Amino acid sequence: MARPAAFEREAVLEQAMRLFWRQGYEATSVQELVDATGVNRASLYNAFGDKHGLFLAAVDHYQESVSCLRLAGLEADGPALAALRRYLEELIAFSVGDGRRLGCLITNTAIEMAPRDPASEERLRAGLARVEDAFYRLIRRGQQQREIAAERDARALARFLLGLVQGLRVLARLDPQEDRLRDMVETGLATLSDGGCA
Amino acid sequence: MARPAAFEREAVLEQAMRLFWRQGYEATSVQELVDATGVNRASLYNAFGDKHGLFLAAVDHYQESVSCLRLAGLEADGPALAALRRYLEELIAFSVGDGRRLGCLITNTAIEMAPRDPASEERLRAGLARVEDAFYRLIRRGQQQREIAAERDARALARFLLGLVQGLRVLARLDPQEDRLRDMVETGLATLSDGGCA
DNA sequence: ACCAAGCTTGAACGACCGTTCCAAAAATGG
DNA sequence: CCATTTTTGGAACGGTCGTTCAAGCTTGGT
Repeated sequence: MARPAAFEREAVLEQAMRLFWRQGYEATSVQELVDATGVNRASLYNAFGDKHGLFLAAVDHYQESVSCLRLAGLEADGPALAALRRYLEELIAFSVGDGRRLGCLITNTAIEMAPRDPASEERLRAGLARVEDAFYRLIRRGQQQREIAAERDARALARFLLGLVQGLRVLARLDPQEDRLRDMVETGLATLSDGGCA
Repeated sequence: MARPAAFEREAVLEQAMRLFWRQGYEATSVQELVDATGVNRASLYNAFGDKHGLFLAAVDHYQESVSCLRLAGLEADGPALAALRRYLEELIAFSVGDGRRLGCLITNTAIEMAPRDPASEERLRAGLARVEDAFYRLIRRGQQQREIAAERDARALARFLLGLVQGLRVLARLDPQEDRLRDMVETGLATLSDGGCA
């Protein structure tokens, strides 16, 4: 009965996500969003309410696409530790390659927005909980497969991995040097395979 | 020969630092800095050039006071691992207490500013290098004291600790729960004392 | 006491911020 | 092919941003 929108929501969110990812929320102006998406101001406001609404939608888009996609690799068949290593190697490759100096949108938003924006805070909490749970399931799998000592606290290990990955993201945004990131990851992996034997 | 300034540089930097620490660079307006420091606009511009100059000075102030103060504890006599544990426990206590949701100004700035501000980037690189080096010296000490296996790569362990602390800071800014942070720290400490024996 | 130097004050600047509004264009359902 | 509904383009809004300017005030040196 009426004219359909000339843009695709997904494509707009993809562009907005890239911009917020690279520059953060405050440093990204609506004008830049208009230019990057190619969508008119009024249309953006029509579809997302305001800048903050667009930002939240972009964060959701990130979690649904980028973040979940990465985590899906952890569920793959085969040895748990190998899956974890693949996951971390991918993170390093991304950090020094295509995603150079991007870090993680969740991490970046946790730092910039969470303490003063309840809406962001809630989403990020949920998002990081998903990551932690994915690690938790992986570790339990590793314990069943006898790769990881059964007496170790799987929840604690999952939180440890979550923290390590967040740290990796910070350093990758400041100064993405492959050898440094690899030192971190290798030490962390060693913790899982032979820690707790003393 | 001229009228002396009515404010003390250190006190101004302390207030500015607190503000930037809590809110970040972009979200902090010059007006807020004027109100918080009690110093007039023009005087601030006179002393620090512009907002960015004041920010850099505040970051320096942070590194000289807060950051270095914490690191000094690592140099204390006694077992290296105990010193490290004290350091991490202090971090946790701060994260859930006085410094609730503050995180670390270096971490926060690495995320918000580093990719688009070379001046910040350089300072942070130097600052984190100092932290890494402090960890490195500590680990070497631990190896000499036979607390840490001598064959382990001290540099890699230092980088691992640096990353873990950065991750701790991120999670502490989003959702400072003592048990989660402790899980991270304890797992990390276990890595040092008994890792690498497999 | 007087002068010169430099801090303080408060108002004012232009620019850009996020947001809104309105008229014109377009595409569907009847 | 018209009527209706929504998008679209672009101008314009008030507000706040970071910054600057000109004018007084306070000091130390002579």
